[in-house]
Order: sequence, then structure tokens, then C-alpha cells
Amino acid sequence: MPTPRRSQDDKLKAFRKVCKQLGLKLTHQRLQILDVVASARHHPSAEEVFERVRTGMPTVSFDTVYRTLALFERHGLVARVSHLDDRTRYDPNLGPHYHLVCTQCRRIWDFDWPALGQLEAPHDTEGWGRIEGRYLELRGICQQCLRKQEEGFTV
Amino acid sequence: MPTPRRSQDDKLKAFRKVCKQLGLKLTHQRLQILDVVASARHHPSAEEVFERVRTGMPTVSFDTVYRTLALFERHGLVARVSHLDDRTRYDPNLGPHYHLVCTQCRRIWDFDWPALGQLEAPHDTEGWGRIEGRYLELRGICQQCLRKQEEGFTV
DNA sequence: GTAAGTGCAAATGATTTGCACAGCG
DNA sequence: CGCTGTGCAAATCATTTGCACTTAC
Repeated sequence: MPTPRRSQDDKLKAFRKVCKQLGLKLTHQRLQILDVVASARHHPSAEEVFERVRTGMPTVSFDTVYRTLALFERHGLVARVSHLDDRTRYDPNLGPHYHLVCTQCRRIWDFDWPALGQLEAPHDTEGWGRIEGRYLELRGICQQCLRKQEEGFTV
Repeated sequence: MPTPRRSQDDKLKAFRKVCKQLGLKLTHQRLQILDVVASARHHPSAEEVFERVRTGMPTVSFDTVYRTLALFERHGLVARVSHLDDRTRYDPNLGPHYHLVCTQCRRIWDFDWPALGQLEAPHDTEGWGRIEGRYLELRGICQQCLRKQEEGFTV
């Protein structure tokens, strides 16, 4: 599933639409940043985007990059990789296991999934390098948070 | 796979051993922090550990907690959840897909794994709440970094 | 022309570090 | 008693925000 080559055009089209709907401006900076992100192959960090955009536009500021990436994320043009939270969490369970993560209260539960352990990695990944570990999260809302929602404490 | 109840004793034993081997000291603080982490059910953040330890030891400092957690991690007593890197990375590919992550160069590749998509979540997770998404990473070392290692540029 | 966007610099929040005192071995 | 640990405060790093100027529409 590499990002299709015409991804940039699709994104641009989508972004134009979003801008028109919401009265946002199609600035030079936004177009450049969009182009860099849409054509990037390895999920760049904000800094990498900044550096690449700067090549053709030496005056961009780092915070415009941050603001713009946040804008894109808000409107479904890009997603953040992983990172649900900004603080590190520690796990005393060192055996192989996976995590259930509540996106509301941020608590984490462990679970096991033997069938996944037995599933062979797909062909796509052959020749990539040496795979050493699997990290999987199931994300959702835990029972307790669901109940709170129903009771109207949240939202 | 919840952390077994006797996890604390096991950890303590392991930690005593590490200390003896390396000449580290078994301080009050370390023992408390170990106890809190080993008995925690939801993979606490450093702050949560700090708060809990503070209950019984009002003078602990936040940085002792950080230092001690890092120590535990270094000696294989706890692991960090997720977080390979501290910077956010952005992904223009919004369709369902998974990631190959090189722990050396930190680049990220996308891949698809239909068989995983078809695999039903295990019984363990029933009744947990509402699961809304799956996030999976295969971690390892990419071809390019492996080659560099062989050539002796690294290590 | 005007509201939205940008660049700058300063603020924030998590985590780390330098240093002098404290306590384990 | 000596060397490792600790607590404090200041430093660092990624990211965010307030503000006055700029620009797309």
C-alpha cells in the first residue's frame, strides 16, 4: 500500500474543497506543505516537513508547519502515526502481549491473541529487512467510559 | 494476560539481583517505585507513578521517578508502551494499513495485511468496551540499515 | 477592505541534567 | 567513610500560543 503517486492531486482537490466550504485560504505555504506531505514516502515528522518546505520557500516558519499539519489532520487529509498521548507509559508485563487502549480515559489493558502470533507476516514485508517485533493496539472506548457517556457525564 | 499478582515479588527478586551485580543501591525510593509499577494495572505514566509513590513518601521528587523508571527499563524490569520516538509523524495514507518501522533510521513504510483484517479479536477482549480501530507496527531493521551495519558504519 | 494566515518570540509541558547534600553498603 | 542516589532548580526539546503585520478572497 504505498501512497499512490497521484496522491498529491487527490489531496489538493480535497483540500480545495475543504477550503471552499470553510472559507479557508489557499496560501502558498499550505500548498507547499500539502505537497510535501502527500508526496513523502516515510511519514515525515514536522521537522522533516519543515526542512523540505524550506528548500523552496526559505521564509516558512516552523509553527506554520505545525499549524498547517494540525489543520490537515483536523480535516482528514493526513493522520498522525501512533502517538495517542504525549506521555510515556510503563508496562511491567514483559511477555508477548497486546494492548487495549481507551482513547477516552487513556488507560491500557493487556490481552493475549495467540492467533495473531501464529499469523505469518504478509508477502509485502518480505525483503524489507529484519523484523524483530510486533506491536499492536486495539483502540476504542472502555466499558466504564461508555457508561459515563450514556449517563451524560461526557459530551 | 493481566500482570500476575505475584509480579511484585518477582520484580523485587530480579531487581535485588541486578543491584547486587551492578553495585546499585536498594533505596527506599526505588523499592517504592518498583512496587507501584509492578502492581499497577493500567501502565501508568511517570506522573501517575509519582503521585502514587508520593502518597507513602511525600518527599520523592519527580526526577527520581524518571531516573528510576529509566533504570528499570535499562535493566529489563519494565518496558515503555509504544513510543519509539518522541516526535509525531504524519501519514498521508488514510486507508486501512499497517506500518513497518525501522528502529534504527526511524523511517516508516506502509503495508497491507488482509489476513489480519479478517482475524477476529480474541475472547479476552469481549466485554471490554467498544473497539474502534487496530493499530499495528512491525518493528525491525530495514534493508538499508542492515547493510550499513554489515559495512561497519554502525556499531 | 477584511478576516484569515503568517512569522516571530515567548510560553508550555514532558523529560533530562548539573550540583551539593544524604544515606546505603 | 565513600560513592551512589536524591532533591532541587535550571535546561532541553517538541509543540503551542499571543500578537502585530501580511495576504488571499
